[in-house]
Amino acid sequence: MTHDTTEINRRLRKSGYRVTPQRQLILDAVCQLGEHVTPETVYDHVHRIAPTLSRATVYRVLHFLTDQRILAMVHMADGRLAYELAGPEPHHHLVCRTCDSLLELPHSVLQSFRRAMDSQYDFEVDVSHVSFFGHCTDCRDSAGA
Amino acid sequence: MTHDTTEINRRLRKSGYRVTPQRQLILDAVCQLGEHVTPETVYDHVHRIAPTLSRATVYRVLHFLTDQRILAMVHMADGRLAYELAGPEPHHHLVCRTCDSLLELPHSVLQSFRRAMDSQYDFEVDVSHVSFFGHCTDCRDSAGA
DNA sequence: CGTTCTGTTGCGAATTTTTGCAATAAGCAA
DNA sequence: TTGCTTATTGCAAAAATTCGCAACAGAACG
Repeated sequence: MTHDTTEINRRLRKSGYRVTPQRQLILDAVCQLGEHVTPETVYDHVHRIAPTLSRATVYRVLHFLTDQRILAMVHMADGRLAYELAGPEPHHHLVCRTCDSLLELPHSVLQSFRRAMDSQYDFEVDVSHVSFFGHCTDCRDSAGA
Repeated sequence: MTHDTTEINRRLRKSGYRVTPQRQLILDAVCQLGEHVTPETVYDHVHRIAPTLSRATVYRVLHFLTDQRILAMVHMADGRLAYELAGPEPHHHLVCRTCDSLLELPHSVLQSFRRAMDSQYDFEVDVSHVSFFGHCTDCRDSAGA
């Protein structure tokens, strides 16, 4: 239910990369841990299973899997990074700068924008995940004028 | 030419914050240093002028000025943060994940999107700066199918 | 002026993230 | 299976970022 490791592995190998137990462990962890997983959370999780797996590897693999479009980077309000599985049905976030809440946006809302960027700037916007910052219903009032 | 410190200072004081030499120094530095200024660059710059000004203060002031909408956070391709003056005429970036290049977008391209978020989700998207990640003309070819 | 109140800073320590390099182990072909 | 090639890991050190707390310094008021 989590994800199809087989397919991903094949894809990686085909590109000349290697499928290591560390990578599998880390990918599994991200999938299990949910939507906005921090490197530290991943480390805690996998380190329990594989005590020799280092922090450096967690960071490196997270970057790597993001480059491979298997994971998506999520910018949190405080500027820190989190990750999540870049599923076939991408979604996006509205991040409130005041209360740090996250609102999810359906994929469709960005489609027209994406097409526009493609045709006008010849830039392929990666919509596997985009975060917008701003203020939510509750906080825009208290922000004052 | 850089910016109107007077107006900003008045605004800060009005909100009950203080205008300290450190804050002025750091704000000036960001303005002078240009578009995508990293904390370290700011530190190098101000530390030359005020040797006791600490790194922690640089980070804190950068966060603070961002909260006050005086600066804007810029997400770089590698996930690191940079800052720039949140001018009256915002702009946005298309960041290439492959070559790290930056393409600037005029403010107008996001206006309709912003209105849509406002009416549909009652979320006020902060358009002082938004970064989109993806692949530029040159890199989308090499990325292959 | 002196006092008080509270926002800010500096310092050092803690945390988080990156990097260099030697050792390891996938993947592949024989 | 064996061995070769080189991508990947672990470790330890460096670099980047945050945090806690005591000292400092504006602002307001008497």
